[in-house]
Parts: sequence; C-alpha cells; structure tokens
Amino acid sequence: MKSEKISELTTSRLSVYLRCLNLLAAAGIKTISSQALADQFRLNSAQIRKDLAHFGEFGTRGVGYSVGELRRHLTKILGLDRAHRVGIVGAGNLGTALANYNGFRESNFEVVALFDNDRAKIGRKVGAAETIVHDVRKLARVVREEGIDVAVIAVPARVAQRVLNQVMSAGVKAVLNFAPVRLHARLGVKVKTVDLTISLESLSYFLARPQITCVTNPRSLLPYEEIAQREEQELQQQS
Amino acid sequence: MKSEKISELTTSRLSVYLRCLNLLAAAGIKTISSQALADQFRLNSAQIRKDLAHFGEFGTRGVGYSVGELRRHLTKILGLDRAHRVGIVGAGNLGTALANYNGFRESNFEVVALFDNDRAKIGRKVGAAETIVHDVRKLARVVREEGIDVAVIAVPARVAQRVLNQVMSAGVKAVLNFAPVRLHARLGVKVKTVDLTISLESLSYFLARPQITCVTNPRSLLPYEEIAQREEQELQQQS
DNA sequence: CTCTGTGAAGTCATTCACAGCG
DNA sequence: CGCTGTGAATGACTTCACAGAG
Repeated sequence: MKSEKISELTTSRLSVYLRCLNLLAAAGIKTISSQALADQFRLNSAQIRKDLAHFGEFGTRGVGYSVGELRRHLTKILGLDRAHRVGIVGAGNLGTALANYNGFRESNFEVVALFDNDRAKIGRKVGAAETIVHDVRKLARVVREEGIDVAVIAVPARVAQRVLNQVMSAGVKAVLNFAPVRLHARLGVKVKTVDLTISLESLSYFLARPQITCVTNPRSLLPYEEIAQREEQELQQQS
Repeated sequence: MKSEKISELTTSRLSVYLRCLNLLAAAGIKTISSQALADQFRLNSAQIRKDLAHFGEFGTRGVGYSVGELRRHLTKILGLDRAHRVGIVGAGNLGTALANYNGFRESNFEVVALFDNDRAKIGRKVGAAETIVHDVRKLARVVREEGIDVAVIAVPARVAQRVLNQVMSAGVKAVLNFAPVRLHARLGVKVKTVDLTISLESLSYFLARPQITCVTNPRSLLPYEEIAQREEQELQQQS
C-alpha cells in the first residue's frame, strides 16, 4: 500500500465496486476476475485493477479476486466497518425525507437527529424511527451527546454557509450539502455538495440540443437491451 | 459558435455561472470581468472565458461581460427559456419531497405529475400544488397528455431499470435518477444519476483517513473566513 | 495458460500566457 | 491600458499492453 493522494473519482468507484460485489455475493459467487466484473457491470477492467492496486494486492494471478475477501477490504477502506451517526440540519421536505429513508442503514449510517429553527417543528418526532427535531441553536451540544460525525445540510441556500460554520464549530468533519451554493470549508473538513439545480439544468441543456434521433435497429440490440425490452412489454401487458 | 461536443463539466459550470450572474444582477451590478467573477465566486477566470467561448463571443475587450446580456445568453444556451414539465416516478419519501420542493421553479421546471404502483397512493394529491399521483401503468398516456419532458426516478434500485425502460418508451429524453444503480439508456436519452450512497461512502472514506488536524491561525484567515466566523459568533450569541 | 499489477501511451481538462481588440 | 479569446503547456485520469506471478 502506497500513501499517495487518492482521487475522489477513485473512492466513488470503490463504492460502486463494493455494491457490485454485494450483488455477486448474494448470488453465491465466490471468485471473480476484473474482466468478468467489468463485463457484468459495464466497467473497465484495467481501472478496477488500478483502483484496487492503490490499497494493496488483493488478487491472485491466474484466478482473480475472492468476492468475500475483496468485500471486506473495500468495506474497511471506505470506513464502512465503523458506524456513522448522521445529523440532518433542516427539517423541511428534503430533511424529513432523508430521515425517513433507510437505505443508508446498509452502509452503516444512522440518522440520529434533526435540527431546525422553526418552533413549530422543534420537539416533534419524525418517521418510524421517531428521530427528534432539535433546536438548531443546540447543535453543538447534541452533536457531542449523540456522537454525530456526519452532517447533512438541507436548508435554504442563503443560510447554508452559516449552518456549515456552526456544524464545523461543533467539530463535524464530514458534510453532505444539498443547498445550491458553493460552500467554504475549513481545512480538515470535507463537504460534498449534491446540487440538484445543476443536475436539472444540465439535463435541460441536453434537451435544448437538436438530438440525433437514431432509430434502434432490433438486430443490433445488445443483450441487456433485449432483456429491457422484454420486461417493458411484460409491464405493458399488465395494464 | 463552433459545433463541437461540449463536456458535461462545462455545462455544469455554465449553470454555476448563471447562478452567480443572478446574484450580481440582484445586487445591481451591470458589468463584470472574468477575473472579478472568478475572484468573487472562487472560480478560474481562464476557464470562464473558455467555457463561454464555446458558444460565442459575449464579452467586450477592455471591459468584460454585460451581466444582463450574459444571463440571457446562458439561459438560452441551457434551454431554460423554455418551460420543462417534470414527472416523478415513485411517490415515496423522496418523490413527494421533490414534488413539494419549489426551488426548481426558478429554473423553469414544474412538477406536473407523480406516479406510483401502490393502490393506497394512486389518486391522492400531494403538496400545496396538489400534484396528482397516477398509476404508473398509465405513465405513457399521462406523459403525452401533460407534455412531460423530464422524468425523475425515485423508486427502489431493483425496479429502476424497468421504470427507465417505461419512461423511455413513453418518449421522455431526459431523466434524473436517484436510485443507486447504473442504468442503461438507449441512444438519445440522457440519464443523470444522483447517487447518495456513493456520496456518503466517499465521505466515510475521508473520515476513515487520519486527518491532518491543522489549527487555523487567526492571522492567516482569508476575508470570507473572517466574515464566516463573525456570523458564527452572532449565531451563538442568539442562543 | 490466465489474470494481476503496472509502466507507458493516450485522452481529456485545466491553467498559463499573450497577441490583439476596444 | 485592461480584458477577451485562444494556442500552447501542463496536469489529471483512463486505457493499453505486457512482464511476470501463480
């Protein structure tokens, strides 16, 4: 293992690989080569090998990778072997939706608190897990008491930087931001922004271009496309 | 204007530039140079010029860009001068949260329909706008009737590809996908995936690394950091 | 003989640096 | 002069291609 700087593109892919391996493990597959993994999930085999090589030599030449072993390695590398406690700031539509969403559990993330400045919301309990909505002014204390290590910012753009400052002061080092602004984080704090406006506007750009309307020739369909079409027809027959 | 292929990184930045210009316009600023724009919003001036140059010559040498004019150009380029009609598939937590969220209005996107396969949800009206939840099997018809041109996939991962197939069959060319899977789109259809699991797991990776705990020297604070700290203190005094 | 791990080559994106317009 | 628009230089990321381990 070298101690170089790992790009965020690489870590994102590690996350993808782990997801693929989970599927393979569930299907009872014990061993897989980078080539087979790439073919099945439309990845690049060289890239898989390179990404993994940053962290060690996990494969066996002539054979491939052990699914279970590689899964354990990736889980460790991504820090998913340790539970993370998430606090969501902003108990609006998005904040409560995220608190209710339990797909993060699988990745060892648990939402343990919500925060808001709206009196009407403070003290309420949200979702099946009955997550309490705290006064945002008590953020630092709750972060300490609940051991929160990841914050989610789900507040309007104009207050997002202020919220981030508060969150950083409370000692949180990892932040997922949904507000459509470029936030300034101090050193040692990682902010990842999910900007839905940018995503939508990029789609709009695409729609605005005159598209090459390419009629797919059924004979040239790739396997997965055939399957997709069959499923589609089944669906339509139901209605 | 050249007719080369524009990268998605570029279109995302155009969206950012437009947002910055909107702020400047609201502040009454009429003209700005790429350098000033870059300084204010932490961008790179050469990149701004290069991105814009793909679409024409919008600036005046020795002066800079007209805020209003560039705003109009970017709006046109991104296709935001035409209204977009959005259909959301999946009326769960995320789907309804997105239907309620009205921050997209500013970008000329309107959510006009929700779809679900759950009988209990079909026929209900969601949010202040009273968006109707339709039976997902009637998707194609509603897409036609309502003139939907953008779909949002907010369903569990295992059914996402099937939903995408249906959406594509209905003739929708732009899709925003929240399901944590790599979807296969046919040619001429643009899918943008927002994968929250990957985002969170990348943050986890960051948390797992031993961080260089760098104590910020107050003397070396950048201007924006000073402002941030002051605001932070104000906030704490409130409590 | 197969598949990994990895230098080398190739591709794509960003930044520099400056000629030349207003 | 100041600033745009742009070739040229640099840097980042991906893919190729193969030596060598199992």
